[in-house]
Amino acid sequence: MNVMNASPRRKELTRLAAQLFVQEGFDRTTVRMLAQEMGIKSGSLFHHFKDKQEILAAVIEEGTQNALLIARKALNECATEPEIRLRTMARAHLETLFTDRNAHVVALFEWRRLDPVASAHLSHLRDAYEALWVSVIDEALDSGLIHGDRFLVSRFVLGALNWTVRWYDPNGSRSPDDLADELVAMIMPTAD
Amino acid sequence: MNVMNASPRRKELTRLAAQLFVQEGFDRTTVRMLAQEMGIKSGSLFHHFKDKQEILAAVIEEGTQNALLIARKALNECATEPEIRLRTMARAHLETLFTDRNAHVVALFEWRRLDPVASAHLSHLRDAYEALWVSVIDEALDSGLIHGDRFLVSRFVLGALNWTVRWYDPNGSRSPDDLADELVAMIMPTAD
DNA sequence: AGAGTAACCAAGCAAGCGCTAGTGTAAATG
DNA sequence: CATTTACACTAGCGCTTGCTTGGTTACTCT
Repeated sequence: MNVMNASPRRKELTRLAAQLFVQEGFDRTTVRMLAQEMGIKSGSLFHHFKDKQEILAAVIEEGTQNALLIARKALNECATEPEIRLRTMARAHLETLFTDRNAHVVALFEWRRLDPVASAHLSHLRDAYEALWVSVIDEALDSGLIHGDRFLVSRFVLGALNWTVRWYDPNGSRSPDDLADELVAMIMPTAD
Repeated sequence: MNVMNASPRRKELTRLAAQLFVQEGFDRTTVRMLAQEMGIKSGSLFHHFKDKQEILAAVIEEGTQNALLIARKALNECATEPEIRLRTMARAHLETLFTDRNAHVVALFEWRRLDPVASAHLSHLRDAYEALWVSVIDEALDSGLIHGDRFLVSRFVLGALNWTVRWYDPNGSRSPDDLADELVAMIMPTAD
């Protein structure tokens, strides 16, 4: 097997695995289902990954890293007004959840399935992403745009955003950006 | 086996099952684990439930019904001001999530594991609970307490509340009621 | 041409899974 | 007293699971 490499084939397989994990959940996804989706036999899977666990870890790492990258890029490119930065973060978050990036969904909803070692190894990524949120929330708090406890606010906002996966219909009338704007408007006293 | 009855023994077993489902997730919880926790052998389980599925259905039914009951009772006993009613709903929701009522957590996080028949049979309970939320949100909107789309607001609020199970520490410094109040304050322009 | 390597397959093992069949037993019921 | 009912047990069946083994193919690089 390839020792923790990042071959293009493995990248592709990780993407397919993410899709299945979102559809069925990690536990219900068998190695045979994964293999079939990838067009290979189940045994061949273990040439690319040593474990089913390692597949999950790969998906989650990709998902979190991607979310982090997109958020950082979006923040770098946007204005400095706290309100705009808040909106930007919310939009970026929903973008990673809905636009063909199942990996972030897996990262959020299947994190508990990681074994302790992998979880410890990946937690710094998640922490970095959360820190980004807290900093944006802090700016909004300092400027008086919103009010409340910094940790509580960021967790409530993230919770509201993450839960959209459960009910949002991409074919509906509302766009992800729309959702993000509505959420930000909801927690801002001045908007309407 | 008992045909869909509600014997006290079955109630007790359902409570224990809920606890395990929260700890391990439905898929990872084996009938042998359930049996051991209940102090019986795995075969004896199927005297009370015809299926592993039926155990899940029983837990979810109990959880949703309980949440509905508690919310209705709380609303009946509280004042008519929209702000107070909102706070009451949020508190009731967190109460069912944290105070030894694992069933509601299972109802929220393992709903997808229900087979279509059971899901259809129980969905009216969930709808009734959601309707309760929408009505309270509507009152708050009509009175100008908050602003936004009724469905979006209720779903954002529920999302924020449900996600608390992922990070809330019951042994921490904040009480569930505390959380509820902070969330309501966050979405209200006038509060501080 | 020969060596090395990445990707795959066929076959199957050991363990664990949900669930069943048949039996025992003590308490409730006629 | 005879019968039913509720609850538990033992034993194991049939199947699926994650994963291994040993070997084959196709491609690249010297």
